[in-house]
Amino acid sequence: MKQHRYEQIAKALGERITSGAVPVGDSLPTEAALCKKYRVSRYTAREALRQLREAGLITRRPRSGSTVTASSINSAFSLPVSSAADLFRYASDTRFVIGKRERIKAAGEALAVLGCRRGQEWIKLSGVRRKPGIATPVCLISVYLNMALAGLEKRIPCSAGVIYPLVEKELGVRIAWIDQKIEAVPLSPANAAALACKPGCGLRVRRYYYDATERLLEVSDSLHASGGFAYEMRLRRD
Amino acid sequence: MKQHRYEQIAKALGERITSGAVPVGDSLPTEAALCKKYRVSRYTAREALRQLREAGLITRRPRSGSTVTASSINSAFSLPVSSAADLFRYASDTRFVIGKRERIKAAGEALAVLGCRRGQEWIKLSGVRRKPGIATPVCLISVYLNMALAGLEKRIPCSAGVIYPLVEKELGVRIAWIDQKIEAVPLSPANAAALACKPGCGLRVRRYYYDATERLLEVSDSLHASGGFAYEMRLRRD
DNA sequence: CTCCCTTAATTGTCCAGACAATTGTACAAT
DNA sequence: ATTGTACAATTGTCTGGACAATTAAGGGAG
Repeated sequence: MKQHRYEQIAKALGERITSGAVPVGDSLPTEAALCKKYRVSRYTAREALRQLREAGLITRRPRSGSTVTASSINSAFSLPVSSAADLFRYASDTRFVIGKRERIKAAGEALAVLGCRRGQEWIKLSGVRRKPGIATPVCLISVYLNMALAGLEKRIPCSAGVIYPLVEKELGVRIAWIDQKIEAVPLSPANAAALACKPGCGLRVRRYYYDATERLLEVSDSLHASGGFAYEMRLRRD
Repeated sequence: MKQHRYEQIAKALGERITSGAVPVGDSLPTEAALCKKYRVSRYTAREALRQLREAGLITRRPRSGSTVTASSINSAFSLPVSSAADLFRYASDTRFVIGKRERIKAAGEALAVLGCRRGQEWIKLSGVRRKPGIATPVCLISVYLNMALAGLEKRIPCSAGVIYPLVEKELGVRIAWIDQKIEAVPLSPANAAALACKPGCGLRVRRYYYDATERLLEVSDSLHASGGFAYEMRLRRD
């Protein structure tokens, strides 16, 4: 069985990662360096790196090169999320009631959420999530959309369900993964008032939606009152 | 915001599939035909088709071309957790320093955590998780063990890593799934002092370990200071 | 009819090169 | 110390071409 050139290279690099020779956080050689080392064209080197990226071992960014992000590709437990309703369990029967639609330049709070370069333009939708028929909102929520989605923000109804399928449809791309970050934060009196609860603790859930090319397309930032809300999941062994 | 040529083509083809214009089982134009139709090089056409394949809409085979296999993109995500180190990412290099080992009868706080019958007997280990060389603890933690594990509690070293593999080994069973519950809670002054942080918010993570017969074998209840700690995960699409 | 073989259509792999887009870095300006 | 700017390194997109590998389809032999 002949192995293709790019597979050989991917295998060699992959082994250096899984063996720990190149630890998480370190960089692989640049495309140009790989071309030279293995005497191949850039196409072949890129194909090898693409395999590693699809395996989740590295991320790639212009000027930064290929950075190792994981040292293994096996999985013993998994959280199967079969539908939008599962992923956003609480959101499955709630509506995003949009209060404000604007274009912003990343700064201050938004900059902290997005983690992008200062001044980069984004679309921001903010409002609350509500359960139909219930007065107190489920959470405060801001959704940031990449400017590649310019125009979409006007076509989202003022009471929407889950947003990311709209993003996929708009660009004809596929969300390849979601990074999720959950944190406890103090509730400001203003936020507490908006959530109709006492000031104190809140649970902040931020989700980052990426396509296969590692492009960040959407970020959601939601704030729940503590007490009424817990984030639950079930991890199954494969 | 400019959309790339191959994205435009992928979107156009994708819409013909999702709209039903090209039903499942039918074929898309060949690469050569796409090159001609859209006036692009083969690289660009192939890149578009690659996107569709990665989205699971088509399969490709030499001589057969691109065959439509699904009319909508599947929306399943999963959280791959490759090891205890990944599941307890923060715990990967921390040690559970046990301060107290006792047998309890479910009541009060423990009853609320365990959700079992009042008075049921459990083993309770409590202490803190520490990063070696760092003074402030990572979290306060209590671990509850089912009485089926009686005796194990004395053999756990006073500074341990992850507990559930010990449980599996002791009983010769396999943890089949883990329920996880994350909540924001107020920090009592005592807890804040133990965590060496200001009173305010904390993040509580409770994990319930079940075997295949739905027997609850272990429960862990940990409390993190807000600020330094966020619970992060990456959900991948299958 | 069935099986094997040839043929050719189609995708897969690979090359060499070009320019665009992104962004880390260093340095200047405030 | 922060912000802006210019530069250059690196990946991203795209072209045009070549040959290899795979395989659907058709034709011939048994």
